[in-house]
Amino acid sequence: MTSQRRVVAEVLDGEHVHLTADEVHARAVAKLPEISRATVYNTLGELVSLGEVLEVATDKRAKRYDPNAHQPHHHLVCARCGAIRDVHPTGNPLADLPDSERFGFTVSDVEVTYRGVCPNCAGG
Amino acid sequence: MTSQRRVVAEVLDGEHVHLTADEVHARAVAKLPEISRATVYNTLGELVSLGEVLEVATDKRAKRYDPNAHQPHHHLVCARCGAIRDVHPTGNPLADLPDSERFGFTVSDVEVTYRGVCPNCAGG
DNA sequence: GATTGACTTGGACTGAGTCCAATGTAGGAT
DNA sequence: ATCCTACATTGGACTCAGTCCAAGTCAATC
Ligand SMILES: [Mn+2]
Ligand SMILES: [Mn+2]
Ligand SMILES: [Zn+2]
Ligand SMILES: [Zn+2]
Repeated sequence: MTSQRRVVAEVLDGEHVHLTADEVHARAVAKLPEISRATVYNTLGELVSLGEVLEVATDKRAKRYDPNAHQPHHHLVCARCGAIRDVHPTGNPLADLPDSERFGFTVSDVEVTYRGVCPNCAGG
Repeated sequence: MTSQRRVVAEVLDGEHVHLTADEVHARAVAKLPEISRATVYNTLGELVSLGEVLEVATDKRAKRYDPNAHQPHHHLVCARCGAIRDVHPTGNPLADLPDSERFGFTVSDVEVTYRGVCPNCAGG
């Protein structure tokens, strides 16, 4: 456990955020000025491998890193500003995929992304 | 309607494929050797705007272009080889997101991506 | 045949991410 | 306390997907 890794973990800890790697880097630099982008990517990759952090690809640009890995959840994304909320739909979408629609796959996971417009962007 | 656009439309027509822009370009070049990448991107963008083609981001690399835009469906992706199948789960995931989980958003769309291992990759 | 505006082209450019050789360092061994 | 070594970190070059743009082409109209 190096100071670099500790700083990356601290950045992700606490709030339920969905930061890009560069946002993580910017916040890490605030605490440890010389930390490099490469180390942030390495550490994020390790956290993902350990299952401590999830990668989410809600927009089609940068991946986002989600520290809320232990409570299964899905995402609601604003199509205008990109805001992301964790959501917990009822029902189990895996159960909604009949065998006849599995084509012999062993299905292990499902990601659900809701899209819409957030109250801010709706100009309420 | 130029010959370039016609060729891009032809590449996407027919089978239910999920090609990347560069794969579309490669197949287009086979029919019209001098067609440029820029034109393929332009044409794909227009088809997407017109609602004739969908962009899907099942893997975290290149976007894929899906000509099956008129029948709503979701995707089942092999985590090993990237194979993509169209699937039609039962139930409506929008109905599974209660108002209390909408946070004031106007939710208009939902994407479901199932992940697993295809029969080929399972080494059956 | 000239004009014109839309379409196409190639190449430069960007953003996100990966890779790598060189350097630094934590912490166990002596 | 010092030395060693395996591992972590660094910066920069590189890749890949995609965007942008100025210049060139082309087809339709006049
Ligand atoms: Mn989340
Ligand atoms: Mn499809
Ligand atoms: Zn918004
Ligand atoms: Zn497979």
